[in-house]
Amino acid sequence: NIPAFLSLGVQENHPEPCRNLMKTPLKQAATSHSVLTEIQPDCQPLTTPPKPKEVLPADPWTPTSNLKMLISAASPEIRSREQRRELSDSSREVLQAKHCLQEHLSGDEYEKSQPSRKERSLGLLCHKFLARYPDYPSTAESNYISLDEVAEELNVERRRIYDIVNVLESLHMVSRLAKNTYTWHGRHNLSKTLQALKKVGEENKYMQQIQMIKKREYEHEFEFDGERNEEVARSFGSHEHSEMSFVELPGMEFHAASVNSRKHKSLRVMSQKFVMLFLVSTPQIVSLEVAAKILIGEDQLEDLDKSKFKTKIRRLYDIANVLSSLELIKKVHVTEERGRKPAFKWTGPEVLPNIQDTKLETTPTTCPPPISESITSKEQCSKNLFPSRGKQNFTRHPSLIKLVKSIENDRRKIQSAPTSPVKIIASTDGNLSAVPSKMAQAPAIAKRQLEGQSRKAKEIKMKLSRSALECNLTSPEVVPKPEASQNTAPSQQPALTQPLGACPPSHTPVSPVILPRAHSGVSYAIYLHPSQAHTVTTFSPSFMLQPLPCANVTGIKSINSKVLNKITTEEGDNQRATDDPAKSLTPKERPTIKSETSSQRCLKRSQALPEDKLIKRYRSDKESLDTSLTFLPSGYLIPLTQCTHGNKAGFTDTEKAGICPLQHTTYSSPIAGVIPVKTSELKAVNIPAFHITPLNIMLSPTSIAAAPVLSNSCLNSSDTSSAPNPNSSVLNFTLQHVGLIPAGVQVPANPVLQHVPVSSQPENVLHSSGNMNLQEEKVTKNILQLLDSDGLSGKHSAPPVPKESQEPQAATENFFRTPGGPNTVPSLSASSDGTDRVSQGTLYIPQRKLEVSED
DNA sequence: TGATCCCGCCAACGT
DNA sequence: ACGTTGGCGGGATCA
Repeated sequence: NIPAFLSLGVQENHPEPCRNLMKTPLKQAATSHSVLTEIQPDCQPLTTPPKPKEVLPADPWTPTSNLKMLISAASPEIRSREQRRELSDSSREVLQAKHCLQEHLSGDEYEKSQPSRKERSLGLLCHKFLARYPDYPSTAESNYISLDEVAEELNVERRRIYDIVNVLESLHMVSRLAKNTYTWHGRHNLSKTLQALKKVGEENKYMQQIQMIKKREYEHEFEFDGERNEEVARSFGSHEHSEMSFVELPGMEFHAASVNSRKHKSLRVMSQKFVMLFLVSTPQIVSLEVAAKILIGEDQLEDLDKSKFKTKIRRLYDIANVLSSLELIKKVHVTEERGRKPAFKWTGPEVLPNIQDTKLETTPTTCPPPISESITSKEQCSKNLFPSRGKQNFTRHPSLIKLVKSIENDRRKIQSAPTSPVKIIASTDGNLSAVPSKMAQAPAIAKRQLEGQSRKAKEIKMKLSRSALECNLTSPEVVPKPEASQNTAPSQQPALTQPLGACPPSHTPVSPVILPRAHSGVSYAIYLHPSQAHTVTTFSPSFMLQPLPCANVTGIKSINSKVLNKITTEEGDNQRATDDPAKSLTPKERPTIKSETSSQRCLKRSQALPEDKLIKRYRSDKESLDTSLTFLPSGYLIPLTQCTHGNKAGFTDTEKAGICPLQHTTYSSPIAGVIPVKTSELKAVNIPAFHITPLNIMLSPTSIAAAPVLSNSCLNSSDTSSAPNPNSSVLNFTLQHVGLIPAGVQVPANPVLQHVPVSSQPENVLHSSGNMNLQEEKVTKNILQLLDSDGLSGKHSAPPVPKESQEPQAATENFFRTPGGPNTVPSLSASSDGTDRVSQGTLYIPQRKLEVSED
């Protein structure tokens, strides 16, 4: 609402800082305390008169609002954490203010000559650092970052700046432009980066690794052990991913040899891996210990060199501090029998599959109107990649990109960068290509429109560059949906491709294809077979409902399957997100939200902040029911993200949240990604969510479920062409899904994951159907049933999902066929032949009670 | 104490 | 040879 004018005002306020970074006078004035001062003008003048400087151009907040925020932040109750989330843009300021206040409150003399260690912390430093740049820099401003300058202004040694910059680099929030100079990209690339990281994480089987580590832990604890550990370790090591290195976004790769040389172990890589862990694990909580082990383990599995471990932990703290400042994670503690372990919880945007990838944009023609019109988050991300520093007046047009490049080159030369800035290359890249900055000044809306218009050109560009990227990102395609999906008989589809026959043969990497349904407004997601084995992603992340049983979070220790994990998050103060859906969005984005229907909002909310909100909900439920072991059997709806339908307004959300706005209230069960649910039905619907991994399928955490286990052969067979026919289990599964059959059990095919994913993740519960016991019983039954039947699984859903009867089936089918890329091949080949999936022995690893608490 | 993690030495690189 | 990067781990702080 405030958008245009506010932002303008803001810009006016601090144009200087942003601009002439190279040699700004600010230095002195702003020096050491600049950040604090600015941030908390109201707090009290520790330092100098508050400066509006830090206000981000994009930041819609008015000084007043900031004040409010500060005040609220000051409240003792409100601790540092999620507030930021909602106040995304201003979060930093709030945080700082908070810190400030807290400090003040706690210690009278907050200002000591020698700042306490805390005050010198990397986290605070990072806040200061971030405060200097807008989350979403406009192309018009100069986004240079001079390390020297920053170091000076922030009053720290440059070494520290490197620490920050390195992790920011890992997220592509900055990129090295030249020696001593970086370019600030802000969060424009964030969602894309996260998607990429998630994908890589999946490819690396981090989830399994996590499980393995936990399992090992567990075994050790009980002396179970012995060989099994070794075995596990071995299998683990066997498929060792050859040391993955820095994940680059197309167009932003490192070119510096020096950088490359250290690429593998750098803080950057570590940071990326760390992030990946969050993205692939279900409760998105990762303990330092596990993270360290995995990061170390990648090379050497078994020798837990103590010092090495220690060093790793140290580094992880460094990274975590920065990520925390970015509000991507927050510190929590997981408590288990063993004790409290430091861990971090992902609080960043949910990373959905890149449903609307470049391809979509590239093929506007094929897409229905709505689709073509939508602006994907990616697009947004790509904007501003081409910041015109210094030359802000230069109007960029796609056709002028080259010119820009040359300019960039010149600039580089001038800078005498050791390495060439890659940025330009990025411009070439479709995804990252910048949009003409011409609109930078225009009102947001106008801007969007313009962008939309210019999209075509961009798309073309992207297309060209696309091939290069191909390997990294999955690009889902949107295809006009062929009416009701004629479910191809369960028989079997020849190739895994085009399950529904409706889909055009796509060569796209396997990703869900969204078929917009004009009539019903319901969309279907279909997985296409990836033509490129290499592209890897077997399924779209969006469908990955990660369910990993709680095991993910902490070690899986208790053997008693009955024990459900209990995750408690102390977030008494975080409710805001829950209260106001809009809060989770950037102020900037709020206006957009308005247009949404309330129901949409709900959905969005759940989607966007599933964890916190749900947790909260969970808690309340818990309280009211007084059920400590609540196990809400309901699944959560997973919106079929189809940004395409949405109106432009919705995009913004995406941008920040990294989530596709679900426009159109189309939600589908993650299961097959095919069950269409209308928003209106939402409340009544309880769709079980699953998580599909190449190795297994799990139900959503919330649901007690039985995940159908696909034989590995099925899923991972390197043989892409042969798709196993759905078997009876499929049917079973379908039935369950439809609600005919009660909750199911998961029969793990994966050795590593041999446990029933009983998930207790409260967070995902949208609706709690009161009766747990019933559910449990059912589950049990199912389990038994499944076990003896065939490893099939069912899933449960409390209230049957209203949907067309046939669809489920089709969906199911697709679902099964889907995962098939060679790359998908599970590392654990032991059970790959699928014959023994059930027989393999299902080890139920009950989760131990787990408590997650904030500090 | 154990959890954090600041600090800055010094090696690897680039120029 | 000198400046930039940034791995690394001692040991100070914090809780």
